Amino acid sequence: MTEKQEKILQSALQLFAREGYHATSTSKVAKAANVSEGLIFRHFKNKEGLMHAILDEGERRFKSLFADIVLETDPKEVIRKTITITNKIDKKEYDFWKLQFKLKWELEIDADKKMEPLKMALTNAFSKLRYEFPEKEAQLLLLFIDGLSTAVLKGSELNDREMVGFLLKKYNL
Amino acid sequence: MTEKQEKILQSALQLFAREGYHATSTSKVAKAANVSEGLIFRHFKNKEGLMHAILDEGERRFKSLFADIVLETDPKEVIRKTITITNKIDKKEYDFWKLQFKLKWELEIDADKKMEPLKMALTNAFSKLRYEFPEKEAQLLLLFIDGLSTAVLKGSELNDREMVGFLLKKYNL
DNA sequence: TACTTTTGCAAGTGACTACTCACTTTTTAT
DNA sequence: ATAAAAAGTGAGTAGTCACTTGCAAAAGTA
Repeated sequence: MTEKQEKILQSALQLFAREGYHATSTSKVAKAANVSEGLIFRHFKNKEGLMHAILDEGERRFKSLFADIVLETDPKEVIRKTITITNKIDKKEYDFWKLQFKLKWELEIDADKKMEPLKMALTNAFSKLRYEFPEKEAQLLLLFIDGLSTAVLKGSELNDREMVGFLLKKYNL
Repeated sequence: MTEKQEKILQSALQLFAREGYHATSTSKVAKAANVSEGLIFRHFKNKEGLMHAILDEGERRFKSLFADIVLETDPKEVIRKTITITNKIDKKEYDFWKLQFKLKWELEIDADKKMEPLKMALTNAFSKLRYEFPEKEAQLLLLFIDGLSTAVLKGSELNDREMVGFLLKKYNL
């Protein structure tokens, strides 16, 4: 991975996240990255390829974000870590996570699949804690996380830390 | 509102919802509506004006969807109607609602404001029912609704009716 | 050293973009 | 019936789109 290659990736990420995939032209990306437009196509074949390179990196980050939760054995900790997952998102990485959410609408990308391991871990945790409907509990919590993440990344005024604390209390954690 | 004007609006709605705003060209809309491209600009000034016409209609539909809840006096009914709000969305209107959600990402439109009256009604309801933190309860429920709507409109496999039923039980309704 | 591969650039390409304009047809009002 | 206004058309416009090509510089390899 050359220096310019990384610069393209970084510029594309920022522009795709802030303006959207279709609203960002390859020439804009080239200018922002300070490279010739042709270089984008040399390295990534086409615009879609550029996007996929970013998406693949996303896959990796999703997994590493979940890894800590999935490997946890204490069910209460699984739930606690899931609820507090938004706290782990660094402000410097907002563009990155925003893009993940944006893309699932703009390019109709299936986000459910990425959440599957987390859902399994949660179902298991609720099961261990003798909840009556563990799968539904897991689904419900995931829905909340999705809603909360959406709100945070959209720059909503809601106080996410407070909401996280509130939810922790609801689950007696 | 002439016949062709409505046809333009309808075609634009469908295309914007399915492909996205930026991915839909005015010529595509014209072809789908079976009118000359120039007519779009005669009636709606520009592409943005066309989008705004659709958005204004959205505003109205949002309000009428909430009206029933906001006017409700029984607090339990307020909560019940809020939870079951996704059931009120007709499959024939999916494109319309999908667009509302899509646009809040693609054009960074503030959706919180539209939800404000519903949030107030919910806060009031939880307050009457002597919940300790009525505002947070309202916010939490709205996050669920947002997450659930998102899942349904994205065509997720999750059984929304089951989730709604599950939630109703959680709130003893 | 000499050769090959990779990296990079500038100047293109045709197709498509939002939008305009001159014009005709239809509707409305008197 | 007639004039004015509104609705509708289709062929333009300049600019931008994703992408290609030919060639030079740099880096790797023997």
